[in-house]
Amino acid sequence: MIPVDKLIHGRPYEETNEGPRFRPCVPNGVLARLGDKWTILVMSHLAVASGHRLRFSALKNGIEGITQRMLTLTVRNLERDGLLVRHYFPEVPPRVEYELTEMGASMLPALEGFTSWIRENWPEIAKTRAAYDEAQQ
Amino acid sequence: MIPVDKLIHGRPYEETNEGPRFRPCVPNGVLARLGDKWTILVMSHLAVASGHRLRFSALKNGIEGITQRMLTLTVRNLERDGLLVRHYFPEVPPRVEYELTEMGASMLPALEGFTSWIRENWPEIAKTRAAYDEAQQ
DNA sequence: CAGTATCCCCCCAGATACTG
DNA sequence: CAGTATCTGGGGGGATACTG
Repeated sequence: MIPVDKLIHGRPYEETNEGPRFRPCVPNGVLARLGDKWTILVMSHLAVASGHRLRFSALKNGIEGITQRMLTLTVRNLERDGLLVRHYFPEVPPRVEYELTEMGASMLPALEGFTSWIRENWPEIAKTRAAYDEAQQ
Repeated sequence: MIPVDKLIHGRPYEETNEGPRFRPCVPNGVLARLGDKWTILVMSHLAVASGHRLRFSALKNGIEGITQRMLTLTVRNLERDGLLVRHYFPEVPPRVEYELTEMGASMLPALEGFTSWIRENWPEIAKTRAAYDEAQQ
């Protein structure tokens, strides 16, 4: 009998006297990665590129303000997670292309669902923020 | 004639000689907030609470490892964005309850869509990471 | 062209102490 | 009980210079 975590909305938790206690778990880490400064922009670019594929310079030129260093780190992390693959062509000068994997592409609908909620609700969020900040000072 | 941003997947961009250039925009900021260390855990707790409503101590006791300071900051930010409301009862000792707003509750399906994708794909992500790290050293 | 390699700064989160 | 106030360390991210 293998012990199985109890789940609420798919999230593991333990029972306590004062109710369920969630344990920090996977979704946070992945969401935090995707929510970082550049990852969504890289994914968006690849999402609309033909063949879900772009070279390094195209990403760099296409994303306003990103530095070479941060783009490198961002695509490395995405590659590490298996969301994209790196194609290296040993020419001179070298050429590198990044392409969404099947898993990377499978993430797009969920991402789109989330971002569309944000876009729909952004006006109200902005309004609420303004009112909140107004009330503070 | 009001100029309207061109959009790809709802995201504003500008045309350049080398293709579309996305501008950093709203979804990143909101996604970054939601993806931070504690926000999803707070939202999850309220999501399953009766009346989508819990008091400060219940959240604190229910979320393993969160400090008083970080819980305060997290609920403040959520309140500022209009995703929850703070109910203050001037008793002694004081009592404070946090409740999801209609907008806050409306976010749950999108969030669930995303986290379920993560849970489904987590095994492969973990496997890919392990293989990647293996290949590095 | 597509990266490393450094340096550095700022800010976030944790720890701790105090309060209405 | 539900917060603030303050200090501190570590890490993320920018700037810059160098390289196969």
